[in-house]
Amino acid sequence: MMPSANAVLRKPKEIPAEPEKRVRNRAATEQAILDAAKRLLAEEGFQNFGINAVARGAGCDKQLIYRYYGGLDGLVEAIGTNLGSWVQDRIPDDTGGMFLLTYGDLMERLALLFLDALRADPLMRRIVAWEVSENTEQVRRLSEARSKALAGWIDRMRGSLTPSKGIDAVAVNAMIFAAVQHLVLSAGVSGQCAGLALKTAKDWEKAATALKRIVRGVYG
Amino acid sequence: MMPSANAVLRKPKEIPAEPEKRVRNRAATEQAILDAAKRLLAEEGFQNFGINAVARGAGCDKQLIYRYYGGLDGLVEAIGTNLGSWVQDRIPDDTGGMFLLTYGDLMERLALLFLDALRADPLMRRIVAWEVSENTEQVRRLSEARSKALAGWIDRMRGSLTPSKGIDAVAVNAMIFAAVQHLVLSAGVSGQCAGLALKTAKDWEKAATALKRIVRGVYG
DNA sequence: CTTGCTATTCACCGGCTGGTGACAGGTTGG
DNA sequence: CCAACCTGTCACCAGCCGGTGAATAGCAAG
Repeated sequence: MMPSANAVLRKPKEIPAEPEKRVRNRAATEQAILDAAKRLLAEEGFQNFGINAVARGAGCDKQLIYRYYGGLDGLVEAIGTNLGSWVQDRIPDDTGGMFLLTYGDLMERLALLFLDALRADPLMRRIVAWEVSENTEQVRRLSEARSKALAGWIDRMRGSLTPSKGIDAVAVNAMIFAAVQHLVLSAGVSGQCAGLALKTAKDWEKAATALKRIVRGVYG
Repeated sequence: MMPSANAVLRKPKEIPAEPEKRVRNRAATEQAILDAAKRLLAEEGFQNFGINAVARGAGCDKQLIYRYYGGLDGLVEAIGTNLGSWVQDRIPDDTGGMFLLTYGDLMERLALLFLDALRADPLMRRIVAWEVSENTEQVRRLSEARSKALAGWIDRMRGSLTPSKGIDAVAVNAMIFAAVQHLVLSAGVSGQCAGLALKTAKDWEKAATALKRIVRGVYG
């Protein structure tokens, strides 16, 4: 190597117009990167989600993302891990003072809680949209973390309640949760779903009523 | 301008190893471009969908896409127009020899038909995924074309059947179609949805049964 | 102060993207 | 014959992307 030869190619140091100093603090930087990544994903979606964009958003060099998270994959995985606490943060464990006497009571409450939680969390919506759009390792892991947390929560709520015999609860519940997810995703993007407007609080009441009716229709 | 100066910069003409001639046929080329675009979107998804990729897929220069379709936007719009016939192609207009006596009969049949049609059409799935992932002008127009065609079909099937009073059919149907769409999308990407496996024919029978139960639960 | 470690930044690479202007060659009509 | 037109191709541009090697700046111990 000829460092002197390289030195000629390097641009001379500019006069630093902004002598602002970033504090040297790895933990804080790691957090800033993670926050920037989550914010970016929530606000811009997965389309323009990349190393450069995250680094720009975090106000640091992308090299640090490679160093601290091992690249975008690691960062996404960190988001997934961080997401494990989503259910706990967003959805109450208790029954909110209600008595859940039947499986129908339970599922109605779960469906409505899930609807509201998803509606309130743009990051989660983007991740769900990502899940149905791509099938990379990244997304699979994210999806896994999400579904695991959700399943755990449902199990915890269920207690000893069981559906009526003869009903394939797994399949029916999959349909119900699928309905909620698509409804909220579609609303988040276009403000409506299959001809049903989903903008005002009143619109959402209609949706909630329909959801209740569906759940009750199946589980009584 | 100095053409001679430019000429020096141009690479000299290579010996043409492949004297294959593309037929000079605008209509055929336009069709090839449209086909390539649909194929690409169906197979690769909207993520890597771009001018260069389509041109590569169609085996022609991207300039022709600008010339004939006015860019990607125009091409997408052409796909949308082309899509208007989706319903007619994929879903029968008649009742398949069944007697649809009640609104419940109708919705059960519609839901199942829609499920199968979506399952059989990867392009449509990609478009639906696109719809919930982005909110650009492109996608909006595509989405509009799709929903318009679908609404027309439903209306045609409905005839004079009406739901029971006191039921918000628009909201309930939106939930049902949302459920079908998310279920099929999720299955297409990961082979399952909310813990319900969706790979074998038997899996899909379960899903269909659950769907029927939900529809019947609401509409009787 | 010097040495060494760590956090942070910088400069650069190859590759791909969307977009454009110029050119080549066949076809048609005067 | 030439001129005008149409189809198709090419070379090139600026800009962004992910990725990497090396320089730099601050802190701490010797």
